[in-house]
Amino acid sequence: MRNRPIPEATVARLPVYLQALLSLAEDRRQMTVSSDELAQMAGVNAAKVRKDLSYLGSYGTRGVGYDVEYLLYQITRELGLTQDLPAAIIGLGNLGRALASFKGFAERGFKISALFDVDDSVVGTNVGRIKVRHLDDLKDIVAEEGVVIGIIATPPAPAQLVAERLADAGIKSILNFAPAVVKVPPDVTVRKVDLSIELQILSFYQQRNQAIATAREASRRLGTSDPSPQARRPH
Amino acid sequence: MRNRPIPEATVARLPVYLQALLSLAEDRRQMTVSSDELAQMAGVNAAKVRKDLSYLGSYGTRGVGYDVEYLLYQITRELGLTQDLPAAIIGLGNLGRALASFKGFAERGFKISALFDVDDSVVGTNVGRIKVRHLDDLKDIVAEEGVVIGIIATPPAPAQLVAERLADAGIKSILNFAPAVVKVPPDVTVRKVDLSIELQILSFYQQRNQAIATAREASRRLGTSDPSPQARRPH
DNA sequence: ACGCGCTTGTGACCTAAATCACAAAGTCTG
DNA sequence: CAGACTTTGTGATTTAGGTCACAAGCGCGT
Ligand SMILES: NC(=O)c1ccc[n+]([C@@H]2O[C@H](COP(=O)([O-])OP(=O)(O)OC[C@H]3O[C@@H](n4cnc5c(N)ncnc54)[C@H](O)[C@@H]3O)[C@@H](O)[C@H]2O)c1
Ligand SMILES: NC(=O)c1ccc[n+]([C@@H]2O[C@H](COP(=O)([O-])OP(=O)(O)OC[C@H]3O[C@@H](n4cnc5c(N)ncnc54)[C@H](O)[C@@H]3O)[C@@H](O)[C@H]2O)c1
Repeated sequence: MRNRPIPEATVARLPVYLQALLSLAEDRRQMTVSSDELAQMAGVNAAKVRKDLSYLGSYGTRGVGYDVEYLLYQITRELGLTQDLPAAIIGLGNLGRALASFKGFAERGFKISALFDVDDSVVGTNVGRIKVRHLDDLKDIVAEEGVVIGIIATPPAPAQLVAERLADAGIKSILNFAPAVVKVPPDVTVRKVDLSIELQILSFYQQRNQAIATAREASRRLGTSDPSPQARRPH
Repeated sequence: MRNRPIPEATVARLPVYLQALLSLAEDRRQMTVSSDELAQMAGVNAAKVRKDLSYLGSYGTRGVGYDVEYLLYQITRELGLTQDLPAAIIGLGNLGRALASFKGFAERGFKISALFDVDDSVVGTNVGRIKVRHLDDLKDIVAEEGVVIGIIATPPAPAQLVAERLADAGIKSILNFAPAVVKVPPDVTVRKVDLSIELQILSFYQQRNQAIATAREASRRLGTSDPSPQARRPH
């Protein structure tokens, strides 16, 4: 099973297990954890946990479970979080500032090492400990600080340009908060986080469930049964 | 094809098409759009666009494409965005404030109608136009304002409690920014947005690609060819 | 040493989604 | 109005992922 490529879906869940393991490691009561417990904590099912972990290797002990510390280390290593990765934020508006002053990244393997904007009233000011630099200095400072992750928090319009600058500066990993699709060279990975999209998805299920409830209510009054048999839940 | 339940994956893409269509509708040059153009803009392939749209109905014209305005309306309707949905934010720290003062929600179908916190130095203050209320008043104010979406922006520890309060107040849709898995009754939908997880996923691919590049480099120097044949790209 | 209960690791199976590929239906041109 | 050209809509096929179910492995008690 080992050395098979790790499925994308599994990669996306490893951080969730990591989080769970961290909280177990904190209160030192539990040296070991079963796939079942971990599944509970991560909100998935136990078979999935076991299969996911089996891609990393046979780190469990039958009849016992997984050693918390050891598994923690293995996942950390697999995710490449053994040392803090330097990240840069581009665009220091509402969101960029919130991200920049967020203390939680450090304990999860990241370090905000540089900030960039183009607005003269922002460039040169400090946000937290770090001075905001002009976007034109991106390439130099990325090289200087060894930045490997770029976080786009500009308005949507300049997002494409910013992504290109990042790619040009040698950055291969981009997290994009702007509601815009950005195109990058094939060796660059972009992940998009769009809060409005998340809300719109919620809206869809909200409306659908409401429609189902309404239909059921109506049919109840009419004395018929089961108005729409496709009443499945999301997720 | 109509009246088949819309696949989850399709629902997640509809907002992306919506965004693309909005930008087309703005510059009024194009009355119509082909699946190919839309695919380009949304960053997916054309067949997927057509299949996705076909779940909504046959709104296209062969040889021509889709009418921008009409499609815009149909997607808006399908997502339940015909009127602004009232949302509440719980937890007005860095992130909560950024969200509360974000102007972009209105134009995407949402309205921040209430704010909640428990910290005495925050409760009673105004953020933007809205006064921050105490979490204990949640149920009343949710009923009063007709809030249907809850946005959790508290630290992870109280997230579960907040989710329960939201569910108790009758809210069926929750967007959770806290890095914690929350359990809710089966009729409530939760979506989680975890920035650290996104960064950790990027970290994984970053490291993997780097490892591949290093291996290739090593083998190049040694004069051998193709060190690891499983050099597939993420996504 | 041995059997019992617990838990992993994984093949087999099932479901959802992505992709392919092409007939059907339209536009446009001369 | 025929024929070339576009583009949709959708069955068929492939791929990825989720779930099931159980043999194999381990610890512990006796
Ligand atoms: N604030 C939120 O809560 C929120 C919520 C959802 C989505 N977003 C998205 O996140 C992004 C940022 O939101 P915001 O509220 O912080 O916006 P904002 O307008 O407050 O800040 C944008 C910042 O980007 C800077 N900027 C503009 N062009 C730039 C460029 N070419 N290079 C570098 N910097 C540039 C501006 O000077 C400004 O400081 C937007 O795309 C927005 O749609 C924000
Ligand atoms: N700030 C960021 O950029 C960022 C990035 C990633 C993740 N997050 C996550 O988002 C959440 C919020 O982050 P933040 O930086 O705004 O934190 P913060 O500490 O600045 O703010 C948290 C707010 O929640 C309030 N609060 C605490 N307990 C509460 C309760 N029981 N009910 C209501 N309100 C309560 C606090 O009074 C405070 O105002 C955290 O879980 C954090 O991990 C934030």
